[in-house]
Amino acid sequence: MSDMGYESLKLENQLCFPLYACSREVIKQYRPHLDALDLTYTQYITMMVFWEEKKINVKELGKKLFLDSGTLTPVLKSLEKKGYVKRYRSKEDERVLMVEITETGELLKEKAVEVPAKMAGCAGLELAEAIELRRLLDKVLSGFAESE
Amino acid sequence: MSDMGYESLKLENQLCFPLYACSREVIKQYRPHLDALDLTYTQYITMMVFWEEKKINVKELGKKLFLDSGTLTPVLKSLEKKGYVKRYRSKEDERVLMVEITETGELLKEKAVEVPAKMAGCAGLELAEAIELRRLLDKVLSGFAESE
DNA sequence: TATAATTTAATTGAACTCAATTAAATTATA
DNA sequence: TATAATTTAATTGAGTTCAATTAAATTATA
Repeated sequence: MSDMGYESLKLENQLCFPLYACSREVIKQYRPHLDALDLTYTQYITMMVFWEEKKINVKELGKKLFLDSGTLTPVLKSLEKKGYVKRYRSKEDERVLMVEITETGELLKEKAVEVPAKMAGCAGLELAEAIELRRLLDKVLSGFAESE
Repeated sequence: MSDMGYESLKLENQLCFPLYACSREVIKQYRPHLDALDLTYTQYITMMVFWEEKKINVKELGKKLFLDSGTLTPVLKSLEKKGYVKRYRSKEDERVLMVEITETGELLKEKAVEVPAKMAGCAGLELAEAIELRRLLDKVLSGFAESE
């Protein structure tokens, strides 16, 4: 009983730690599949946005990915260098940087579509569990989205 | 229907992405509390191990935190510089680096114990949901632990 | 016992993450 | 309209994160 005051400091009692560890371990599983596309995980989720949206500015992209320009600027420059996106300032508002997928970027989608299939089941959860995990994560994230 | 083949590439259908975003957002919530202790999140979870174990080598520490020496070496050097741990080679096996908490490191525990209390509820989940989330994350992590 | 294989940390290099600052453009206000 | 405040990305610097390599120590094998 004398040590009860520190129970809350035990790794096994944390919620954030398994979240953090889990996130990194799952991303590691992506690597061999993404290497084939010459994409890092961050570049991959960025391309996912472009495969859905075609065109978006840095601020909106940041909201979707929970990333700021400090992270996105080098990622977008790298994707531009690979020829997957174009970057240009908005005519209406020069502060805004528009980013648009290229034809090459669209073509990459054909190869990328195999990645989710290859990753399926890597989490080792039943479908119902995966859905519940997704729901819980969305609930946590929506709480943060509110306080912005 | 023509676009169904790409459903799996939509951000909203991913499991890894919310895991990754959630992990970073929760860690961000820690920052103001950890700033008061002059610890980063990585340094904090590392200290958590020492508050439980007192002494551990780099390899065992890495297993607990899912981190390798490339990450841990600079973290441990930084914690040593702050005076929270001591590093020394094992007498039995010179390859093994032992790391041990100092008296100063033990004292930090008194301040750190307030952190979990301050973070409680930040996830915005019911207790039962938090427990279920924890269970699901552990299940995913245990799947990875097997394949090592 | 010599040599080979393995183990352990450290190092290196590329990329990410984020807080804080900067600079340019735009909008609001005096 | 001038000036102030705000917005948007880029930059900077510190700290991870990780794959790959290196070096030293230990263990296994010829």
